[in-house]
Formats: sequence, structure tokens, C-alpha cells
Amino acid sequence: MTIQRRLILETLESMSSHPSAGDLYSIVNQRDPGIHLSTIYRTLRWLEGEGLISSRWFEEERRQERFDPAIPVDHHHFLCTHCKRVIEFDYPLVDEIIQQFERDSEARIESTAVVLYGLCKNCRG
Amino acid sequence: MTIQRRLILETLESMSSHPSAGDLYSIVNQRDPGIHLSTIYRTLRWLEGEGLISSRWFEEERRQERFDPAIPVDHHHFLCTHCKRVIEFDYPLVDEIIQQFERDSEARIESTAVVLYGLCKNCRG
DNA sequence: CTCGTTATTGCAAATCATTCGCAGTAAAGG
DNA sequence: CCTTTACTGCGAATGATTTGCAATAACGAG
Repeated sequence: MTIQRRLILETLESMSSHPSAGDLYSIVNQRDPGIHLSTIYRTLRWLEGEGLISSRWFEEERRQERFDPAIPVDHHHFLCTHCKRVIEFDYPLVDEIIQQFERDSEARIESTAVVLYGLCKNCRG
Repeated sequence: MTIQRRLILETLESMSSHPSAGDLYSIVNQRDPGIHLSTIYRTLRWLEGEGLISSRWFEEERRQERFDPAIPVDHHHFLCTHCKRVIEFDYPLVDEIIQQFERDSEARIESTAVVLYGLCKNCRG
């Protein structure tokens, strides 16, 4: 555990917005101006491999990977298309979809990505 | 409507696999060896704008956009992680998730991306 | 059918997020 | 304090997609 890794992990954990590597860089950079973007990437990749964080791709911002400080246990996401806020949820209904699909198709489901896009409470209206 | 555009659209419509631009290029290229990859991209973008096709990003192959010959009406996807086959489905359960989330969060949902990953009937076992 | 205008193509270079190779530096344990 | 091993900073590479531009094809008017 190096200073940089600790700083990156702490910063990510303090954010609920599922930042991209670049977002994280501009914040971490304020406390450690010498840090390099590639260190951010490598550390995020390492944290992911250790199972401490997980990563997401949202269709809205298809190009940028976003990082989630949560352990990669199944949960799902809402992304506000206006303020970019992320809300997590976990409904048993998703499991019902999996079961129905497995019955209908005889496939075996191993993971899911359920994302809802729209306007949050604050951005409606 | 040029020769190239017609060829690209016909080719996409004949495929159920949700090909990437590169996949499409290697097939279209057999019938029109002079065609350029940028024409594929531009045409796909144009078809998308016309509402004739839609595009998807799957987390499994995060880097590559895949194109769907279907009109962009709400439907959902299964991607076989082994053979890359895509199966489409449309369950009312997804609408129930939307309604439940809208109730819980007071957000307004405008679109969804529901993708299931796993092994299809043929690739299990 | 021919000409002129406008849209589309082919090509090459640019983008942009992410990754990689490498040499220098820091961590960790003895 | 020293040695080994892992991590960082840096710059260059990657790879899918986009863009600028000059050449070409489509389409409508005559």
C-alpha cells in the first residue's frame, strides 16, 4: 500500500458519484500534484482486481469508464442524464427477469447490467 | 440513397448478431472492395439519426459499439459471453422495475438498458 | 441527355480514453 | 541500513471512432 493507492482509494470512497478516472485525477491531483494519470488507472485496475471496487459503463457516456467504490455485489444503477448523479438500487424483480429468461431461453445467466436513465427528483420539472 | 448506404443497410438487416462497425466492414467489403471503414461509420451514424437502426454498448466488449437493425423501440438484450450471440427480449417485468424506481426515488425514467450476460443454450455444459 | 449544385465518398490524419514499456524510486523485511 | 521487489512517472503506443478535405457520384432542372 503506497501513499498514492491510499489516496486514490480514500478519494473514491468519499465520492458517491461514480467518477471516471479523469474526474478522480483532477481531485487527487490537488492533494498530490505530482501524481500521474497512469497511476490512477493502474491503481483503479488493481483495486478492481482485489475486489475492492467495481467499474461501470453507462451508455450515456459510452466512452468513459466510471468507478464504483462499492464491492462488486449485484446492484443496479440509475443515472440522471442532467446532473449525472447515480443512484443505486437492488430489486428482487431483476432476479425474476433472470429466472424468466433462463426458463424461456435455456441460457444460464452469470451477470447483469441494469441501468435506468432519466431525470432525478431535483432535475425534473 | 447511394449504393454504399443501401449495401450497408441490407447487410445489417440480414444479420441478427448485432455486428460492430468492423464486423460489418469485413462483410460489406467482400461485395464492394473499395468501400472505406469511415463510410461504414458515417452511414451507421446517419441510419441511426434517421431512426432506422439503433446502437448498443455491452460491458463485455466495452470498447466496441454494436449495431442493431431494429428500430429503437424498447427491448432488451442477452449476450452470450462465449459465442457472442445476442438474444432480444421484452418483458413487462422491466416496466415494473421502472415504476417501482419512479415511486421510490421520485425520478422520471426516460430510457433503460437491461443486459443479461451468460451462456446460451448451445454454449452451456 | 447534359450540366451544375449538393451530398457523399475515400483517404489520411486527428481524437480521446486507456494501456504499456521502461528506467528511476519507494516500500517492506531482514 | 541494505537488498529485493513492487510501484510510480513519463512518454509513447493502442484501437475504436471521428473529422477535414479534395475527388466523385447522385439528383434535379433545363
